[in-house]
Amino acid sequence: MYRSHSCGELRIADIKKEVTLAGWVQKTRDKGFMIWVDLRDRYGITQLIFDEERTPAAVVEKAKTLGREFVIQVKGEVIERESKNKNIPTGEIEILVTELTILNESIIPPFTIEDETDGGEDIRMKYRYLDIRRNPVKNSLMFRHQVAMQVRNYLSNEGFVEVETPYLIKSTPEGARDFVVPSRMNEGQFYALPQSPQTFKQLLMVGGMDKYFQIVKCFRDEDLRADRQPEFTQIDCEMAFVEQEDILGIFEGLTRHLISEIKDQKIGDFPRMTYDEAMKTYGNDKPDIRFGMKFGELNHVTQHKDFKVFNDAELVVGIAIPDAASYTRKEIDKLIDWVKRPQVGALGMVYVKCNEDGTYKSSVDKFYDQDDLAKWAAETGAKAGDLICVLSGQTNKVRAQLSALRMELAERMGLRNPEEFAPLWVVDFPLLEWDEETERYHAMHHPFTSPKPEDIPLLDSKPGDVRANAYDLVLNGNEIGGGSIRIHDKKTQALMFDHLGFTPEEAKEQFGFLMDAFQYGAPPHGGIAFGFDRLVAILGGQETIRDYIAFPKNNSGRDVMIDAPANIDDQQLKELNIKLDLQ
RNA sequence: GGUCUGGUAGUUCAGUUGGUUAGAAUACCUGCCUGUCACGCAGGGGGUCGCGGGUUCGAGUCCCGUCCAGACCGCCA
Repeated sequence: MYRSHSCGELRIADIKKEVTLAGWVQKTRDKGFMIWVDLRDRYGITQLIFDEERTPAAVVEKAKTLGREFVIQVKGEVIERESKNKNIPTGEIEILVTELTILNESIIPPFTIEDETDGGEDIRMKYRYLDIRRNPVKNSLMFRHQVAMQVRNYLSNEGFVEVETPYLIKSTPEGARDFVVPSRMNEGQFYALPQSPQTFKQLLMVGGMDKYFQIVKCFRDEDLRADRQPEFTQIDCEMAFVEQEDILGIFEGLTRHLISEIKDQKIGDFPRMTYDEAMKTYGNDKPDIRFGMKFGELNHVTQHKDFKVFNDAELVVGIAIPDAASYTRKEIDKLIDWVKRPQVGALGMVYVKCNEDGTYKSSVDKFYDQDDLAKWAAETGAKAGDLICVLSGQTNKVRAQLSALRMELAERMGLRNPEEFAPLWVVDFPLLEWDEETERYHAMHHPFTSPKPEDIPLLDSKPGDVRANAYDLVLNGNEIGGGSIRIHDKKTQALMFDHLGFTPEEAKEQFGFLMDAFQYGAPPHGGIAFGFDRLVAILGGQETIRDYIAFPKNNSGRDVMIDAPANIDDQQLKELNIKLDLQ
């Protein structure tokens, strides 16, 4: 037996017990006459004491050799401390050690294993196994486990069955880049890792599995972000014999369950907003509704004067920043510089100070009088003391720019409280999206999403106006889930592929298995997938998902600990019939 | 593919208009210390200033290139 207790459990009631503990040396404090050692494991820290009067001399000598992160086992008696530490649960007791075994030594760790470590991101990732010994990372992983357990409890209680789907599947051109895996037994051919189990879960519906879910890894070979990894985890779900309302109901319930169980907060019915409304009022399909600053469109109150910039613009739109009229010229200039950064890309910004006395002072007083500016204030909901920021230009771009400004200002003003949860359903997404690069429409969600029946006639005339039975769950400005009611008949699916520019042959080659399945009594079905890493991070109050992943990749998609990806040897390449052609 | 920020001791960072022997904190080592718990005190070791080139009497500092890291844009059905 390596240990009788963990390092987190002994209390004053355990005094006089003979115990065996094992763990890592967090720190030693050698006072000469006495040595204290903080012994750490997953459960906490217990103080050991080696005393020249009460501990055998040989044991004291051995204790003097202990270094940080040595793994040791000790036997001893639980005694009451003479001076107690109220900061830790075990702070009233300590172990008077009689036997000490060094189970393994440690070289000096490259950073301190403490909550406030001295190590930077880079070095912590390289020695992630040491990082995981630290409370913040350890707690994040345990938090993730809790969320996963609650997801499984809830869905299992609702009658969902977790079914595993394959990781070695077929590459398809739609969507993200695939990670591919060469097949040794099938010369020159490749598997692809799934971007999501989409087609398999639909086939499970054809298979009668009714309510399916899976907490599953997905893979996308695209550039990374703080909240994006090349391999990530989804809560993937699908249901048969359901309408959109059924799915929203179940997964609103799941989200409410998680916020209630994990964060102990009760949330009422989730508000809903159409995609069009979200774009119009927040410039974004994943609005953060924890705060206001809604968009006010100003075309009709700006385009009657000689201000050419606004008159030429497709959209003129503004937001009112609360209590910002007092910004100095310098502060406003910095704001203008911010929106002109290449990442945001605005050409300029017009502002209006709404003075406390009811007058207005704008950067375009030359063109607009007080009555004009009063109308702008009305449209943006600006009150005395607010600052109105106005951008103009091509609709999509301006919305994105003003949305970026809105989020940035909210961040600066501390309006994005991580302990406040504001979920929102965004519904009625467009079915298709025009792609400038390939000059064709592609599916906004995916090609299996069903169009709203009443919009099907528009497929030929105005494809961009066709709405889909598609919905996203947004939490605090993050898309945490997205789904749709699927197409379940071969004819509609063929029509969809046709509009996406697939020839019937291409459709058959890539998705023939699905179209075939639809001929054998496919039930109406739909589903949703939640980004699990992101959901956990948001519930945990963090922006970055990396601390909730045990072994994450860095910005360039590398695992710096194992140093992957890496070259493979010539023999492996030969077996796979692969010749490299590097520059 | 692009924009921005950074790279100096094991680690986190400072380093002024280019100018003496590149500093601090922490970690590490040695000694001391009769209740420590961010222990304290005294002393000590530790540097390819990411890499390559250039300007200069002289470069951590300026210029060019390059690599690495991070954030963002594009991308992510």
